[in-house]
Formats: sequence, structure tokens, C-alpha cells
Amino acid sequence: MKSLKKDYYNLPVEATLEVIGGKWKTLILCHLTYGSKRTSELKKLMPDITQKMLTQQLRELEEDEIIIRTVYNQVPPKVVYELSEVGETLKSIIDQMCEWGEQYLNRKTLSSKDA
Amino acid sequence: MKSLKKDYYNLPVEATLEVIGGKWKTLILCHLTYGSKRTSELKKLMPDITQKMLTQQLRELEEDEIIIRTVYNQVPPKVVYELSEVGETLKSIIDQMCEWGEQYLNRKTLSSKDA
DNA sequence: CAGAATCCACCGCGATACTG
DNA sequence: CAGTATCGCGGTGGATTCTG
Repeated sequence: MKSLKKDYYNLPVEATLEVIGGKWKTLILCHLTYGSKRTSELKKLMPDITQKMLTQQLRELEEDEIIIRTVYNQVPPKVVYELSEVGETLKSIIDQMCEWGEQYLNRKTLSSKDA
Repeated sequence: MKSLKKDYYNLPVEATLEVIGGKWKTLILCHLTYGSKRTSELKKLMPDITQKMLTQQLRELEEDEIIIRTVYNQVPPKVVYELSEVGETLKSIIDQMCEWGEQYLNRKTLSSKDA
């Protein structure tokens, strides 16, 4: 496991941000809450992410033990990512963030109609 | 209100990320969940943030109507920030992120003791 | 006290090419 | 299919200075 960059945070929430604060991490986790995904599946679900960033963010999530990476030794290669036990504990937060986003967008749509 | 950068997100959660995804935003909101704060108070609570970033992040949160900025016309100036009605709806998410961070840190502490 | 305005170093991230 | 390696741009964000 990646060692903590600091032993002390001003607030524990900083630890959370360090884990899921990456540019694409929440999005990746969001997709993984619907079940395990192959690398190529994630790539299709996130057309705007580059291969490099996808791999990088996945590696970091793996180091933080949020996701599990399973490699099948076969040709062509097959790699599957899924939420770990710890990762599952983030589900509720992720879900709420998704819901909040929906409501926020609705609110914006309505208020722009008002104008 | 800041107009949406895109009319369409692959997932609504992207809207959430756009609003609270800034480097310091969640931390700021975290502090504001405990009540309104003056600029200088926020600065003290977050020693590592620069004046520039604090102002910038606050402005963006204000544009997204997450927080309310109140200016008292007096000398010396006094500016107070507080959660808006919309911002209050984020409280539950913020709270959970705080809690999750605590548990995550505990887990790490324990596992390093095991080793 | 609050914040606007500059300057600029750094690195996050993308584009591309290559490996097994 | 999954991932690494390299190069390089651009924008984030830090340090500093100035204003009301």
C-alpha cells in the first residue's frame, strides 16, 4: 500500500480527497459500482480519457486498495478491475454524488428556463 | 450563474465533480458545514492554501451558487461566506467523505501495526 | 482585512510510438 | 488487448506586490 504522504491531515477528509480526488477517479469508481469492468470497457465508457491516464488512475486506486486488478494470463491479455472491500465502502458516497449531480443539472435547466 | 461548460455529461456525476472537484473546494465546504466563516478564518483553518487560491475557489463556489458571499461595508472590510440552500444539500456528502477519511486512516494505522 | 494583478515554475496530462 | 516510454505543451497554482 502506498504510504501516507503525511502522517497528519488537518482534517481526515483530506485523506478521502487524496484517494478519490484524482481527475478521473470518481468517474472510474462510478462505473465500477455497476460491476467489474475490463480495461477496454472502461475506455469505452470514458471516451475522453487517454490510455495513459486510465492506466495511471487505475494504478493509484489499486495502490490505495480501493480497487482490485485481476490479470488473466492469456492471449490476448485480459485485465479486470473491480471494487475492493474498502472500495465498496465508497459506494454510498459515489451514489450520492451521482444523484446530486442529476438534481443540480435539473435545477440549472429549470432556472435557465425561468430566465 | 456560470453556464455549463457542456450541455451534456456522460454521467451526471461529472457535474458534481465540476462543482466540488476543485483542489480546495471540498475542504472549504467542509469547514463551512460548521457555520459561516470570514475569509481570515478560512485562511487560518487552511494554512497551506494561498490567498489567491482561496479567493479563486470561493469565487467559483459562489458562481455555482454553492456558497453565499456577504460583504459588510466597513473598515476594515469584513466578508463572510456561508453555505447556500443548494450548498446545504451537499452536507451529507461532505460529512460522509469526512467520516470515510477517518475510517480509512484508522484502517491504515491498524494495518501498518500488523506489519 | 480582503482581494486584485503579475510573473513564472512546475508537472499534469495529452499525443505518439513501441512492447509482449 | 493492455500497458509502458518519451516528449512537450499549457494551465494550475505559488510567490510577491499593490489597492481600497
